Amino acid sequence: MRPEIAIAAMTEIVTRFAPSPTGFLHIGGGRTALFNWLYARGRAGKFLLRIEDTDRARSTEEAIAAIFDGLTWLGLEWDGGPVHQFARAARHREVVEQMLSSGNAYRCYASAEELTEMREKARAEGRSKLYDGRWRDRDPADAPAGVQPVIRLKAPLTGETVIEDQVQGRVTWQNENLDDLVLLRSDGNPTYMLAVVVDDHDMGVTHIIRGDDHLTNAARQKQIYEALGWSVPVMAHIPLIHGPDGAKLSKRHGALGIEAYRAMGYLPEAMRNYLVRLGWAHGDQEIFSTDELIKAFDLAAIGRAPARLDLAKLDNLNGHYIRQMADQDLVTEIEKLLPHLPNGAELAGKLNPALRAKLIAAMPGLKERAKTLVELIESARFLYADRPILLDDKAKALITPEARSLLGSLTRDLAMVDPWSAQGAEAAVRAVAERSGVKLGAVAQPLRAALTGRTTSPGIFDVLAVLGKAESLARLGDQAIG
RNA sequence: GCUCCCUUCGUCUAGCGGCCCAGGACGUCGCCCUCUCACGGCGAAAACACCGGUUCGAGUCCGGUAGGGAGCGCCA
Repeated sequence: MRPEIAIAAMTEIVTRFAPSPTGFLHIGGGRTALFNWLYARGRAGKFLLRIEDTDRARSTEEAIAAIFDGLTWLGLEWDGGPVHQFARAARHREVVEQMLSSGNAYRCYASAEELTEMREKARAEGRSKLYDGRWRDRDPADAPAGVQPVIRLKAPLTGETVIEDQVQGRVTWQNENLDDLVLLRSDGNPTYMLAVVVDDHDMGVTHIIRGDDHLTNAARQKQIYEALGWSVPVMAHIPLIHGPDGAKLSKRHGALGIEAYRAMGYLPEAMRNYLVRLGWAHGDQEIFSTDELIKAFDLAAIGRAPARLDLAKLDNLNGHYIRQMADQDLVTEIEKLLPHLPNGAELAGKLNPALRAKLIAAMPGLKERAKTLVELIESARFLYADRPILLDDKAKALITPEARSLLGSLTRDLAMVDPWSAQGAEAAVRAVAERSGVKLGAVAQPLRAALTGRTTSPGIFDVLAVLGKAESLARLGDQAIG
């Protein structure tokens, strides 16, 4: 805790998100980015982005674009241009040279076969150290001809390496269990372990917040920092997100790109709220505005156990944010979402100013019935469906012969409503029910079926009002007799 | 196998030795509201993994057991 306070007092907080562009930005990565972003924004710090693209074979432009898009959609803007790790290879080599001349690193000529042998031996003997250090103190003159060496860290043999992790607490490794890791490959390219340390240092990163899967790496990286005489950033290793079954996230459940969640109709603010509460809590508070999050977020309150993904809770949160969003904004969100939907073209093609106005007018009734934007679009279908309206099976069942004649009376009474309004329509519908000696529901349900093709919808008087007199009467006429 | 980490309702969690026969939220179930479905309101069922210690007192501290996870590459 002390070092953190000292650093905060002298320098600004710098966090970073450092994904490797070998696939989409998944939900766990999104949360890691969110935590880094929140931590920096809450402390007037900087949030940097670094693309770890040193694996040339697996890094793709599409994946880089997906990371940018995903972060942007989530609303996590980063400071400065993104750093591409591969572009810094020369700097990484320079640092290794420095370590070589200071005696903190050495050339190792062990062959792949030797390495395998060592590994098998170590495993058989139940030791954790895989490399036996055979070139550590050997005379370079012994180097076999024609072999390109790797460069290894001359790690301490005794003592312990300790990480004061902000989430996991104090974690200790015995140095005798940590072997001399490779810093530079025989082809002259830096390893991940080295590149991360050099980049974080050069970028001025003060706080490393990342997934739990890096916790063991932290020990080895600390050894590199110490060999270099650099100060070690504050570390916070956050637990991973698991699937609903408690197992590691796989393609089957949540390991979808963040893009997939957008296409499912989730709002970025709901996503942020959900993600932040997965493993972090602030008393009993469930709903947070972005400003509240920035103010309240802290590393100390992050839990240590992995959390399971629960889409039902995300749905609930999303419904909350949909309900509280302004009607026009909701329609704007729908417009932005349509290009990302496989069947978004139908509505997109019809979305003229008149329909847009209808959508906005219908939003108060629609938004409290939808958990996602996709549901919202679907439940608004009656507004943009062509006549004659297609009835689903349950709606068809409501259109009995008796219902048809009720619809007939309704058509006549509604035709006299002037001016057209929800209140006027309501009076007419109630009058028909009373006159026919049936309950309101007996009239309202067939009416709903005729107007929307469904058995559920917003309040039927609002539906009448939004649809307008002419369209309402026309749809009624399609189903009525008499 | 080795190293490291984790363990409160089905799920996310509050709890930092007495305020806890454990609180909130989602989900589930019931009731109310009601033209349907929702929303909203009210209520219910539902958890401290296990075993030992420390202590006047443990969900909270310590040890062990069991279960789960991550990492162990010239991948990142």
